[in-house]
Amino acid sequence: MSSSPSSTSVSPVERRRAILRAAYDVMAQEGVHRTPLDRVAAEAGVSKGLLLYHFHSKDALVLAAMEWVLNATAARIRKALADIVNPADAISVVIDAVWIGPEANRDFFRFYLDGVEHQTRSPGFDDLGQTATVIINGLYQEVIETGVNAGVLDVADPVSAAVDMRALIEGSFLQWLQTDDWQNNHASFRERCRSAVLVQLRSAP
Amino acid sequence: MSSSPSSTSVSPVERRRAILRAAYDVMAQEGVHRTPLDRVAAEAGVSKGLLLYHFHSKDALVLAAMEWVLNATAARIRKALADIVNPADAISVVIDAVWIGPEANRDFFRFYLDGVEHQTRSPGFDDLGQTATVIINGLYQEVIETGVNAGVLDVADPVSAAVDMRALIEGSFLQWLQTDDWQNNHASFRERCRSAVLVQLRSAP
DNA sequence: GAGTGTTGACTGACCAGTCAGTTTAGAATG
DNA sequence: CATTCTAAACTGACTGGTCAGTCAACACTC
Repeated sequence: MSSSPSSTSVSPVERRRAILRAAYDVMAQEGVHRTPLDRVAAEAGVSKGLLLYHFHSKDALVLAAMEWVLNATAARIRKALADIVNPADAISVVIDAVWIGPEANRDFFRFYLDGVEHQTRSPGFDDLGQTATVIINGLYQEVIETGVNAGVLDVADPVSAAVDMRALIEGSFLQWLQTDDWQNNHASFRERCRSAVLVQLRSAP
Repeated sequence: MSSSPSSTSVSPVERRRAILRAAYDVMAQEGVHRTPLDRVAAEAGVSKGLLLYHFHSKDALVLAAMEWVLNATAARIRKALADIVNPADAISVVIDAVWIGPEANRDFFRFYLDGVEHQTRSPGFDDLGQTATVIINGLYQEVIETGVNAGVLDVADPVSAAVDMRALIEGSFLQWLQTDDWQNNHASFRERCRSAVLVQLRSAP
């Protein structure tokens, strides 16, 4: 939540990324509809005019931030998956990579929900839902297939199983978010989510 | 979405309910943050001043509408449960009662997500999350216990199982919402959700 | 005629987007 | 290697519209 020095000569692409980063940081915290562009500008250490110079509108900025954080998160999880030695651990590794920590999860998921809100109501966000599904369900499907090939999971249809897995994870986040003591509940929700997913995918005992 | 006649002398309690109804109708459709009070007033066929006479602020109106629709929905589902003859059907009946139809589900769930947004950011909405959990998880837990007693389900902890069941249902809604063709996808998401819930609760074959 | 309900005009704050102008990077020129 | 020149990056004051909340007045009751 701290501003960058905003000192000398950053490349446009760096600046764009810094703005997206600032937009995500502030909007995830305060809510997209509650965040004026001035607030994002202050966080990024630039003027509001520059925001609208790089992105045409607030909506365009929000959309770009959504896509950015979605891809960044997927990349982070894929990275965790790359290090797996035993394919039987795949599901559990993903669960740990997804349930990364209270603050980060809370930020991301609230922003994600704002994304759904926009997607179902604001023209221009039409493709976001499909993009998210391709990225998230695709990732989960891969992991499930890894587990099936390792003989540790048993699912009839990996596509449908990915939907189930995503439902369990996001549904768990949704309930966890509504918890007063979300900081301390994080671990227990993570573990309950892990076992539920493993039950769903018929994990071998 | 049509205005009431707004003609002669309705009781305050009726008027309050009419306002809540109008608030839900419009805000579920347009989004809480995108809905001016004038819009709700027009829908209810009254002046904006009256909204703020009966409810102190927009937030108070939103909160009241949330609680109202939450209780109304829970009551509707409980009613469906009351007619069950064979307790083995309990889960499936709840699924059908929950997945009532594309438009109604879309309205309710988008409004519900706006509720989560408010709950995690607006002071005064603190209790809403717990209220929702008491109502929803309580309902699911009852149904699960019914199924366990009927010998058709097998769960270790009904409380935890209710969380899993809710996660599957709400996670399914969340994905369904993001679908382009939500009107036609409703049935298939409902059926996938049904079987996932039954798998999760270890339904007898 | 006192209290509850209802209106609609009004206000003040807020905020997305505009724009005229300034700075910077670096290419072109001499 | 200085000195223009130019386009991109950047600023901040401004505007026009929106909208939550107020309030004085009016309208039903009982």
